[in-house]
Amino acid sequence: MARKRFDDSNCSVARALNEVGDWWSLLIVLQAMYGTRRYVDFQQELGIAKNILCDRLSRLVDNEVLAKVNVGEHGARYEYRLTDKGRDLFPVVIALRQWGDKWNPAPDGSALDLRDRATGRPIGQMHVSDADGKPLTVRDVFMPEPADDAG
Amino acid sequence: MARKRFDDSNCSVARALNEVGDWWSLLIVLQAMYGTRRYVDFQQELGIAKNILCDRLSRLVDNEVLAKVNVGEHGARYEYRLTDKGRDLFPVVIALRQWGDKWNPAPDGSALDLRDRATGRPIGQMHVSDADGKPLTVRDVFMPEPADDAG
DNA sequence: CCAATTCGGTTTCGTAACGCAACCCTATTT
DNA sequence: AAATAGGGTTGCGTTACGAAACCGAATTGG
Repeated sequence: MARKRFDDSNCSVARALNEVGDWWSLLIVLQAMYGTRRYVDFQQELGIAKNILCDRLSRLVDNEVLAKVNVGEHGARYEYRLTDKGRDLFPVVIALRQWGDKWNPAPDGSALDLRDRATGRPIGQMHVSDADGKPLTVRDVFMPEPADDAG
Repeated sequence: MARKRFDDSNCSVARALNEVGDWWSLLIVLQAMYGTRRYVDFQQELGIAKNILCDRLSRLVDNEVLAKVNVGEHGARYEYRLTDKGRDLFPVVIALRQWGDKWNPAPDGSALDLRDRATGRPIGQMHVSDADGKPLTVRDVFMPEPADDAG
């Protein structure tokens, strides 16, 4: 059978994973956040097969995470740029990055070094928080009935 | 060739995706956060094939995201419980959930309703922030050289 | 202007993963 | 003792993934 899709799931995590839940999509988005815009640059920097890259870029464009814009002067030359929707994945990527740095630190010990452009100071640890900004753990929150979560 | 693995990538996002970057793993973690602990409950609530569930649970246990504990009184009966590492995925899951709710709202309009157990108030929107808690966008931060990011 | 290279893919083909259904053994319930 | 539930494993067909080859348009170099 086909891989299970979650388009119509009533769980937003499942719907989100449907768009960026495969091995490559989030890495492409991350790379785009680093400033990469060109097909060949994605391909070389990620080491991804060209057909897979094509497929993922198309899907990300279809899902409006990236926008494909023709920047050619004389003919066609393309750039893939983050949309607002794509930029909104920033917290997801950073949360994942911080988790990875904490629990699977790099062999060479290098961790996330991401700094505020204005102040030069490192960014803070991400956390789920209440309306006042007080950090909450999974045990502090009350999850409503998931009903039919991911079927 | 085998699916590309990212175990040894020097990018922590890639390493994180190596552990929870497939279609099901994060949904299993989410379900565990809802309180599900038993094999059969995961299977029914997620609608996942049993062999896939076995494989994912094993991998999550191997990666110490879940712990498999024998809770049988007379014989073997198992529970899969979140470890600290698994609970630390909370910000990732919530960030993904909020993104999904914002950009792919449920057909019935129901969005995330997750509340502080203590106050009953809904949780806040997640964001990347500086040391003082000031929200930062992807444009506000300075990304250091990714070097050899995800190869 | 012609040749070489780059860009942005598509095609081919072999392998790995996924999904379903069926089966199995051990506990527990009736 | 029989039936059912828990926790898997095995087969098998379909789909996705990955590498490399190929391709046409655009650019670069001479």
